Amino acid sequence: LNNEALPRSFYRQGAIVAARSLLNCILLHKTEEGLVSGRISETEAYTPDDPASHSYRGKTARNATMFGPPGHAYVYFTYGMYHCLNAVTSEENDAEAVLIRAVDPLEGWELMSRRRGLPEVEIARLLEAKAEARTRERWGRTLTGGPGKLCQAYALTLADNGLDLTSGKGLWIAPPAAGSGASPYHEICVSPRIGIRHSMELLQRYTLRGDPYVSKK
DNA sequence: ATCTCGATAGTCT
DNA sequence: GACTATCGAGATC
Repeated sequence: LNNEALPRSFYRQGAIVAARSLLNCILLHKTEEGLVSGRISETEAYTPDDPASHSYRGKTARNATMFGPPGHAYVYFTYGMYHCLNAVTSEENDAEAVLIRAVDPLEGWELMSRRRGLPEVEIARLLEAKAEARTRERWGRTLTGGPGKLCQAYALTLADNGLDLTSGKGLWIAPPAAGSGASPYHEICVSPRIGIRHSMELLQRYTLRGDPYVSKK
């Protein structure tokens, strides 16, 4: 498994291209608690000419990271309770970003379950039944099947806003796994983004055909 | 499976 | 004062 961070050049592609390229890449976060990782399964693209983008109305304290250099994490707080993780995917001041909406959990199931607040007895039961594909898929969606859930499972907060994703330590994104661990999903599906107004106007949500690790059908 | 609704607080008008 | 790049519970089919 090549867990080296994607280079800065990857993040210069713009949100539309990068959102597609990020599918099947591996999101990793290492803390004192341990390592968690997952295969990116759902993304959305946001560009400054789009009224739904935080960067549409110009730079503010909240969205400043989006206006910064490529390859950094833009983390924001929303609905009074949740955080969302984006990757900045444009040159300084261009303010394009990709929202990471879901991953397929790879490493750190127990840690993610604990951070998500699952009861210990439930965690023990799930670890027992992990061999069953059905259980694993459902549990996976519970852990990281949505942008808010994913940040909770990864323990990402505003403290992580602005982190450099190309350092290969702490928080980073690696290329898709190759060989036996490679993803079986390849065909990219396009759909309306979630939770925004006029969602039908721009189809900039990206998933992989057949991939069960998504936030919504 | 699909829906409606409440929680909760930062941001912007 | 309104809105929000969300989630889970509870109701209903």
